Amino acid sequence: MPRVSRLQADQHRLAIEKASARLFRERGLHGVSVAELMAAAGLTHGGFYGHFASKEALAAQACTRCFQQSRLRWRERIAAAGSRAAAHADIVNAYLSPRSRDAAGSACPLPALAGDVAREPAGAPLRARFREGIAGLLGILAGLQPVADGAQAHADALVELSTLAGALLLARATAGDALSDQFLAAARHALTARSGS
Amino acid sequence: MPRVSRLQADQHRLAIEKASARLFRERGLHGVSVAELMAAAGLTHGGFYGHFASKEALAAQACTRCFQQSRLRWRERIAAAGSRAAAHADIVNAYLSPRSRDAAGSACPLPALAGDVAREPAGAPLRARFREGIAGLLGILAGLQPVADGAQAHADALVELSTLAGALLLARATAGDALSDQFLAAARHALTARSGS
DNA sequence: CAAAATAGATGTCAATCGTCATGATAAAGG
DNA sequence: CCTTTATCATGACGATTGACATCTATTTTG
Repeated sequence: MPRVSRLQADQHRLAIEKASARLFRERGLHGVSVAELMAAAGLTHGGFYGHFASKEALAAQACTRCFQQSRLRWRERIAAAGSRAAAHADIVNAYLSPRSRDAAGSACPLPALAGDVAREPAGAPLRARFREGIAGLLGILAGLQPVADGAQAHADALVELSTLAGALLLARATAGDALSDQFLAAARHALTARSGS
Repeated sequence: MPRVSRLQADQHRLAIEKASARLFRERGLHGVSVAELMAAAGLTHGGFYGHFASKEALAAQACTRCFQQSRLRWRERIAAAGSRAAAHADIVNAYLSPRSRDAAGSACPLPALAGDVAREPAGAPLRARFREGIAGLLGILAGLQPVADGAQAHADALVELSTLAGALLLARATAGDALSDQFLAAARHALTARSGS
């Protein structure tokens, strides 16, 4: 039956990207097959290579998509908040919420994919996309720091992002145990206390 | 040639555990096959199931082994250091060193395996082993905190471990870029500054 | 209306985990 | 000391699943 209209094909491509952005975060880059990806988009696995050059190319695309989504959400929270401190607290509390822990498929790609990205070979396009995504989040975080010194704000943002991603990652690894909520609460408290003062 | 001595069989089992502890951390739980594991131990893949019930069972065993190794190294540093503050700084600096980043196979299992563990199903034995390992490291870290309050020390340890694991993970994901060293340096500075005061 | 372009179904080859019969030899027993 | 037995590693095997290639049919486009 194939050969759908131009518009429909574009919708299909978008559906593949959205499905992969979710499934890659939920199950890891190697935890989901092309066939499953296509099935999640309502298609069969044959047409995949008409849309993307390879599974890795799709991963890179999905990665930028995830980071765009994260940046957008952070900016929305900043726009909605009254002050810099309030925006910062809002972002931290949302990032380290049980909801965020339990919905890996729609949360930050950092804790979900950093492990897989770290194992990618040096020149992989996915690594570059991931680096750009990190840099974007770092920029926003640095702007939320109370200090005036730009270099210090950048350093603080590096530490904060490490704590955010690390706490969420460990909370997921210990999900189902009391430790999980403790990781979230302790990191939330530490990060908001520092910013609030 | 088969049928080796009892002692030699035990040495084989140990070799499999050691090889897997390294390879799992380097390539992830699903990034290495049973055949590769056995080849790294100098054996063929057929005999694997005489030593372990499954690949997952070996993963759990290797996991506890990695954490034991980490605890041992931390305790050695504590014993060698003159003060609690010096021991703390020593551990942090070693954990967040470029050497630690580049040698995932012999470093802390947290940044290397947490992502894979987080995706394991709820009842998996690997999750329990991982949780126990985290609890062990948390106990040591809590003992290194300058505060007297036990509950506060525990909370501080939770945050510190999150920052340690997160920074090392992000440093690995951005390895080859300037950001990587920045993650290590910023986290090192932040954690040692807080303890030094 | 003809021809080119392409989306999707089907096929293929490699790699994976786990099983098994086999062979060889260390350990146990007479 | 010699026989018997139990056990450990081997390598081939099967079933499953993976990424990716080929083929076909339909929709464009000139």
